Amino acid sequence: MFNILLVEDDNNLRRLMATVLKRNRYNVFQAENGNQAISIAADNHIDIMVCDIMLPEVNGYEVTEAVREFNVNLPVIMVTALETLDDKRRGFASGADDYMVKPIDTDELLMRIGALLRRAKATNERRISVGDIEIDLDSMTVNCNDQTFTLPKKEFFLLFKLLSMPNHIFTRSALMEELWNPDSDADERTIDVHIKRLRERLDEAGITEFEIVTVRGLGYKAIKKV
Amino acid sequence: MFNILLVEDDNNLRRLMATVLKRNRYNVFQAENGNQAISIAADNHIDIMVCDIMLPEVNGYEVTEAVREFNVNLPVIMVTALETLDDKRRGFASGADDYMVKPIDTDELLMRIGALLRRAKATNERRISVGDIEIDLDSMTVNCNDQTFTLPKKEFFLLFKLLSMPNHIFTRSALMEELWNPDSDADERTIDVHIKRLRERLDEAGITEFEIVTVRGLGYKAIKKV
DNA sequence: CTTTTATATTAAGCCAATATTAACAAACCT
DNA sequence: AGGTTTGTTAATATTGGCTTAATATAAAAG
Repeated sequence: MFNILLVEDDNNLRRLMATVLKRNRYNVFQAENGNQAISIAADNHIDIMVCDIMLPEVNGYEVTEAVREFNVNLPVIMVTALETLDDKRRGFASGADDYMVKPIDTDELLMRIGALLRRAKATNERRISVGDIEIDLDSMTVNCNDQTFTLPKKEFFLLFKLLSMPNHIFTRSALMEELWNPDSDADERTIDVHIKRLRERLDEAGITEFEIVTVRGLGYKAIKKV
Repeated sequence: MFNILLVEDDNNLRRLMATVLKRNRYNVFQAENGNQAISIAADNHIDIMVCDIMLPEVNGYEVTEAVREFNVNLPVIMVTALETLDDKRRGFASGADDYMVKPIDTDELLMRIGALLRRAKATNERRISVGDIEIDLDSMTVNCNDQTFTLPKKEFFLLFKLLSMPNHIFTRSALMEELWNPDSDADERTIDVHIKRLRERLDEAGITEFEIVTVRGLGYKAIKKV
């Protein structure tokens, strides 16, 4: 059960969103102004915040900053009216993870919340298990039954990333951005070689619980086997 | 797949934007001056234009006006280094839907494009479902019950396009314009072959929720079954 | 019923993306 | 230093998708 903090001064809209979220098994806290939001966030564990920018007194940016004081990585979705597009830059600057434009489409809201929660969960994970196999970030090892073996850094992180979101397609440039030094200008083909070696090792180790699949024209993904 | 026309004479900036957009699965046309932009817009279906104001020869306002000649409702985002009110007013007066000031933040660009596309009802759909079947643009997969399979790019986008407007007849040239590279001079008959293979695959997968129907003399359409 | 035109089908070639291999450089050990 | 492992690049091989062209079939026109 995830806790969502809804900050919105328009009562009708807030109630509508709350209803939809509750119906989808989320636990909803409602605040109609910034101060309320901050005190709720201080007293409760919040998993995600959906926050209007235009609020009386304390505005959305300030709420976000305040709430981040005691919950550094809290995923935040900013909500704004289309006319105030300029606001959005500030929204991102103050640490929003996503934004939505009014009028709010509730299906879209659900999707984005789902996506952020998944992402938050995936990036916090320090250990992934697939079947009998465990991939542990801290020790950089792959444990399979009673065997345990290590991988070279690049190969390990590549594997870890791919498995952090099974079935999700990672483009080469996305992998490059996330796993390589930002000022590295390594060729994207180097990924192919790492993938090849990774596959070889997984093969040698007799790991069949998952597989790294090429998606031609896009990149790679990890899929779990049956 | 949406077509974006980028008009920007600063090569570095334009390439940067193009890269970001492509990474987000947009189809990008690049023009480094107004005349180029106008001729591209004349020959291709464009969903949204991002246009610098300060261009050599033909400026951004004039480009916008010219392009509107044959694409009345084309959403346009104006880009400028100047932040004077006058420019803004002129930009909006000449039909810009949105406005951005350099330096460009790419996240913001993506955000604004998303917002405009949504508003333009070009529906930023990234997933279509028909009955139990889901067609997911991000993973380029067709998910049917518990099976999931991928299609080659062309076939996938063809299917996605057709299903984005069921019952709507797409001519070959319309499909060509929207799904093929602008400077591709592939024969229109190649579509027939892709359709044939697509039908084959749908058949193999046992998908009966919809069907691709030939409209003689015109093109193809997708229809949902009962 | 024949001719014309449009689409379906099939096979084959081409080309771009990826896989593979080898070579080399850099880091990391003893 | 000498040797080993890891990271990267470059060259080559292979795969698979895209396209074309040839032929077959079907629908419309005469």
